[in-house]
Amino acid sequence: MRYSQDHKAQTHQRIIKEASARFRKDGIGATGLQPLMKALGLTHGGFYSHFKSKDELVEKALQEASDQVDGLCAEIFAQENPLHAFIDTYLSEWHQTSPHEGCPLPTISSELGLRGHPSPTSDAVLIARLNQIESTLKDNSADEAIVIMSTLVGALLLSRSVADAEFAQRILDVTRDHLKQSQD
Amino acid sequence: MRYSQDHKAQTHQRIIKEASARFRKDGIGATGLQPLMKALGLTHGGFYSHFKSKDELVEKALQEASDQVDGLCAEIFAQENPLHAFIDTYLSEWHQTSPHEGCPLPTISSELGLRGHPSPTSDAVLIARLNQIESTLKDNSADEAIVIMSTLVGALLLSRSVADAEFAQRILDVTRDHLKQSQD
DNA sequence: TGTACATCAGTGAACGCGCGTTCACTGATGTAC
DNA sequence: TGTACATCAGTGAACGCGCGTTCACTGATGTAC
Repeated sequence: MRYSQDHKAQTHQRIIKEASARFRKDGIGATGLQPLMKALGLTHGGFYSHFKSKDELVEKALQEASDQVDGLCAEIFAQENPLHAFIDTYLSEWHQTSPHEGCPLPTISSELGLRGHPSPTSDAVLIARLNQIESTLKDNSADEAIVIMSTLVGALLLSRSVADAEFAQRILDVTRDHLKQSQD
Repeated sequence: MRYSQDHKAQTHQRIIKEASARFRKDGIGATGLQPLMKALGLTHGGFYSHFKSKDELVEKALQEASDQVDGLCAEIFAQENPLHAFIDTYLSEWHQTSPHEGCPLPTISSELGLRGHPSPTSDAVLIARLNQIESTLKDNSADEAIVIMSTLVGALLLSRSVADAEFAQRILDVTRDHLKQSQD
């Protein structure tokens, strides 16, 4: 059945948004197209009138995640102490328990690169974040931005992977304190 | 056919070793038991006379990876400047391109915890490394060990995920320099 | 020591399942007359 | 304005494939006599 004017564009966007969340929560490989479409009240066959393959969706969903994070970061970096605000949010309980709406780097980095979906889009996500961090540093140190981002990504990844909840919290707390006080 | 004395124990160990390498290289979910057994010159049916499920193998393979890394670290931490040696090795070109024989944390952390295989074994891997780092620090700071480990894991993960090889190398170099000079 | 038997690591076909993808079809809408 | 037709987003069955797992079987070895 044919749908009204912009119905297709809306559905297209709904698929990308849902995929973007699921890829971040469960990983790309573990996310099936069938369950994804079903969750949107659609049948899986229709997928291919929107995308030519799962890989194309991965690319679009990665871009969507990047845009979402850009939106969140716009607010965060507008605050009084942008770097502290970013660190606090990145290592917050919200981010720890909400991979589906947070930074894609700790969740899907391991599926990118050599391991599967090499794409300049994923590099762009990282670079965007690095540039934002760099702009808050006194000496505009690109190197320091890389270290800060590595630490944030590592701490969140480890925190999410650990079975002991108290230990998980400690990783976040300790790293947050360190990063904030290592600023001169 | 029945095999000589310790044949089973040998095969058992071969399966664990191969799995340990493949889980680290490709991830747990992306590693099939059929290809794994075939690579060892065995048929997949025989798998279940060694393990009761893939999950059991995951646990054993994680332990094996942990033991392997313990062995490597024993040598590294015996060097003159143990922490510098550890940082150098962790962020080396060898480790970047050899996930299958390196630290399991950057490669399979994202499949542990909430996302699939919660297990105290994985916590143990992290804790072992933290204790070793802590023992090299002047004030035996457990907190600082957590930050260092987070930074190492994050940098290696990002370095491996990035499409641009020069950028990948830069992440390693910059992080290595920072960690080594941040020691007082 | 030589023979008969029990063991059980490994074989290979088969199970149901979910995956990504294809495809003939449907039917409400937009368009043309 | 009213009717006939073309469009095409979405349907749902089917494709081949690899997954984890099961199972009846094999046959060289270790054991018992």
